[in-house]
Amino acid sequence: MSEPLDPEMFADCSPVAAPMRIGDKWTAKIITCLESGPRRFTELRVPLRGITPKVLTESLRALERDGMITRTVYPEIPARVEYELTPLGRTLFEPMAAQCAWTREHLPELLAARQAHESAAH
Amino acid sequence: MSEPLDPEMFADCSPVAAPMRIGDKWTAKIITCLESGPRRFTELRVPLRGITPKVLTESLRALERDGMITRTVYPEIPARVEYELTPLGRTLFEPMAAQCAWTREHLPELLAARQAHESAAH
DNA sequence: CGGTATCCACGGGGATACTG
DNA sequence: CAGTATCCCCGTGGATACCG
Repeated sequence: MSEPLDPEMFADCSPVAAPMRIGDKWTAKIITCLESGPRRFTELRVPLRGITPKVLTESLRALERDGMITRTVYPEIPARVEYELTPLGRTLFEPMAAQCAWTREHLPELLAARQAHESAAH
Repeated sequence: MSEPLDPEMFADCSPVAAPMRIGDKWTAKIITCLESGPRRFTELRVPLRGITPKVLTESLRALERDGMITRTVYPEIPARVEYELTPLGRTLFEPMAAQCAWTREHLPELLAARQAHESAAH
């Protein structure tokens, strides 16, 4: 119960344990948008209200590098580009669902605690 | 499969769906440190290599505001302060475990994809 | 011991304009 | 259509020093 904390607890997980940018502002939303099938660049920009092309490109490239999505260019005119989740990318839905479940179940408690704290500080 | 994306998909979840700073640099580690029982400020600083007192204080205060931990001051000399997870705080272990499970299972694939990408870009 | 007070660096993200 | 190219803001987190 009260043994001292291991000083090396997090020694190895610094650079590698959080290599995915799932905690950033856009990635989880992008993954969600791709759940129902391949999507085009401009198509993604619609629900992703106000994301700039630069940021969307960066996010997609990062996901591609990590093997989460594929980028396919169809040689038409004008060119069509489609982004699609890989099987690996689809495994992200599990932890994402856990996050959503937590929020669904416990967000009211969190908000209540925040309210109570605000009142106490009056 | 290819119906247009709902433009309002994320309309309501912007400010409230990610109210927890679990994705930040330190919070998940702090929660982990508190799993085995209450801990003191200085005690937490040991495994949290290089966290500054300012940042640790900010993180703890945020968790306290959200009802995840309690802060108890014992009127001794010198004063002793203990941080402890609330029942609500303990519910965070579920989504955190899902994250860890994902990393354990899929990190090698991610790393391999990254390697392959690096080679391809030569 | 358990913080606070300042100051500062960095990088994610945004705004805007332009292009093959 | 699917991006690039610049420039810029701001918030997280770090460094350092000091305090009740």
